Amino acid sequence: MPRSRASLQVIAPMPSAVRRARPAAAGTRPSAGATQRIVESITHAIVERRLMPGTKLAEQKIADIFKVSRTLVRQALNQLSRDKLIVLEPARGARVAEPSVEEARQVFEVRNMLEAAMIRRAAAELGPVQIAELRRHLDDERAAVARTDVPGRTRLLADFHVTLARMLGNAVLADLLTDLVTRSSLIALMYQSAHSAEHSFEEHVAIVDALEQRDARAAVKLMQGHLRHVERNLKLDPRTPDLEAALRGAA
Amino acid sequence: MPRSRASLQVIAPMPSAVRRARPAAAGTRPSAGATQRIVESITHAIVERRLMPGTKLAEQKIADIFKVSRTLVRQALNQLSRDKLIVLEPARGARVAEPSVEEARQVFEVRNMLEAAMIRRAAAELGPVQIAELRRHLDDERAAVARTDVPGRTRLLADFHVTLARMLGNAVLADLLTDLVTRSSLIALMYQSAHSAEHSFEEHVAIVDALEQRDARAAVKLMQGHLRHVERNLKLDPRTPDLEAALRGAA
DNA sequence: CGCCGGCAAAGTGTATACACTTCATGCAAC
DNA sequence: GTTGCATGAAGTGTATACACTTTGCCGGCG
Repeated sequence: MPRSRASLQVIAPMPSAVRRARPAAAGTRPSAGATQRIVESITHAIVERRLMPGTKLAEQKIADIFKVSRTLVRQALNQLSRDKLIVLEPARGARVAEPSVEEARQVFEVRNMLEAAMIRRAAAELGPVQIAELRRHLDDERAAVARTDVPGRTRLLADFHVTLARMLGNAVLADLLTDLVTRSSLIALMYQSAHSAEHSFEEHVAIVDALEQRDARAAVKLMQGHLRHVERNLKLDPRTPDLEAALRGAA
Repeated sequence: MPRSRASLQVIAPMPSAVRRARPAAAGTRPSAGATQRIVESITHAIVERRLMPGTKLAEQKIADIFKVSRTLVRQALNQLSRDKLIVLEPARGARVAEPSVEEARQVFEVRNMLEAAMIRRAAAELGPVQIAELRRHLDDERAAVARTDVPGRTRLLADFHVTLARMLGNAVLADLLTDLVTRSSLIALMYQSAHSAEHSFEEHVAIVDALEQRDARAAVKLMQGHLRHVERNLKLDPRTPDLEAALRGAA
């Protein structure tokens, strides 16, 4: 059982290894999840745009905030680094990642590969019970979009994809997709996605409709279209494409 | 640039974040890669069967062996844990992972999803230069198989898949696949794969042939067949299917 | 004879100390 | 006025210390 995520976490699906749960021994335990708490807090902060890309993350400052030692902060930063949410440079510390255009392209390409195959299986295997659960999820999405709950809708729109993965009973797939979706959130935020939440929501509805009719072909098409739309709406043209390129022009 | 792996590493493709390289400042530097060295050593030891599944990994012992403090060992163990090569239990320490049958199934299912899509792209995009490189790789495989170099052929047979991924210029895909392939190695070793190296090698050759002819359909079929064969040849039936199941029968 | 409780050894979890690198400020020389 | 170097503050990298958990063992008690 590769880490069964507690559930759809607080805000972002949040990536990476959640430590075992266990009945809970009170002793040293309360802080056993301390590292995880820090990881989650920073993840949320990044996805909710309270920490902008490039922001320096000094270990001691974070340690003071969470009232723990740098040891735990370092562990948390290492995890975040592996999730690609932050970048660690030796002896220079950690900064919130600034995914490149190329990286964005690659992430979406992989998502396309994985999710196309996933949705094909889903069309074949999901029954009325799962469809109903997806409908409930869509209700939540609709509500969040309606009340313009930005952090909430961001999380729900992302969770849609992870929920699908989990329904197939493949935890490995679900974990992989969780990471990719989280990275996508950072990318979307960095490149100021012009893709409206409404549009994404409607595409999700269409996908579930196709699943309900067990129309695999349509579902795949819709999912690929959805991902393409999201990627296409990233504003990755006019911005600092690259420092080098920018300076080359000026020189 | 999400971590450009130095190259096809010493033995196993080895998963996870390789720290930045940098010109190298001699000072505190030599040990900066110390954590990584430990990760690689243990990874190799696991894939080469020197560390069997279930083996306890005590921090102090490892620290003594590598002549470093437990601090660095803990960092390494955390990385390995994220790669699923070891399992960490709170306050109980680390053991070499014993992937379940179900986990094996899931890993291969995901590989099937990813690699089918990957090989399709490869058939469309790879040119003569890349085909030639693949041929060279196949030569290495053939040689390793011929001289029954078990660790070497294990690595090369696994690297074939990662090499393909890397050729598509998608580092995200390559990294993902590296992790999956490494996990597959542990699984294969744990379930005493009956799949002969010769067979795998021949299937690799057939795949490259199909790629050379740009026959996407055939390449996909061959790759899926290959993965299915590898999985099918795992001896996952007669062994402890599950402790619960075993005890339920006895009670 | 077997079960329970406590004690000691081993080992993990976290904090802290210290070495060394990086970066910025300011002074001196040109 | 600008370049270059020295100095010091800030921050990371690793080691070590100590608290607490787990576990195996032994003796007492039922």
